[in-house]
Amino acid sequence: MSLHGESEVLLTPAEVASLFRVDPKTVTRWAKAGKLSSIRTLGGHRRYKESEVRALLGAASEDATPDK
Amino acid sequence: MSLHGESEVLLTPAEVASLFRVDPKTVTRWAKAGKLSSIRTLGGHRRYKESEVRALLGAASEDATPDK
DNA sequence: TAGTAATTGGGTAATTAGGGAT
DNA sequence: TGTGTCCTAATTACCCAATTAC
Repeated sequence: MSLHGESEVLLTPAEVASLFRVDPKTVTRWAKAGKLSSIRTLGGHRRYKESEVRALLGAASEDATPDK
Repeated sequence: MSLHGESEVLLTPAEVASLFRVDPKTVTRWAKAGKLSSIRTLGGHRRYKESEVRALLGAASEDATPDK
């Protein structure tokens, strides 16, 4: 493992909000509620792991079977 | 700030309902019935794929077969 | 250093989910 | 069978001003 570690891609609140089609502030609430892990910048702004976000997005609960 | 890769454009229940001229509750029923796939926010609200909605809207079939 | 966009808080409206009766 | 409506609780969206990112 390098010093840089695994290149963990981080997303901004606006990017996560765009993916879920919600308000950025809603993403903040998810982080506060512990539903989504967040990393803090030194200034206090939140960043989110892309892998985690993608995983949650992929968990599209569908009643129907896509059949594909 | 383009995120890489494919990102689905999602629609809110109200938007889908407006497009179909139905009550949002009806859209929810379609999702529960498996007629429409849905993605859930972490709070449980549904989001719908625009591409799928557009496809359904464009699938204007008629009672009288337009011989095509 | 300055300038613009984004994020952070709180507060308060607006939507949505879910069940049930029609 | 399908849709619109009523109800309550939960979730989300928009408002502001101050701080942070780049």
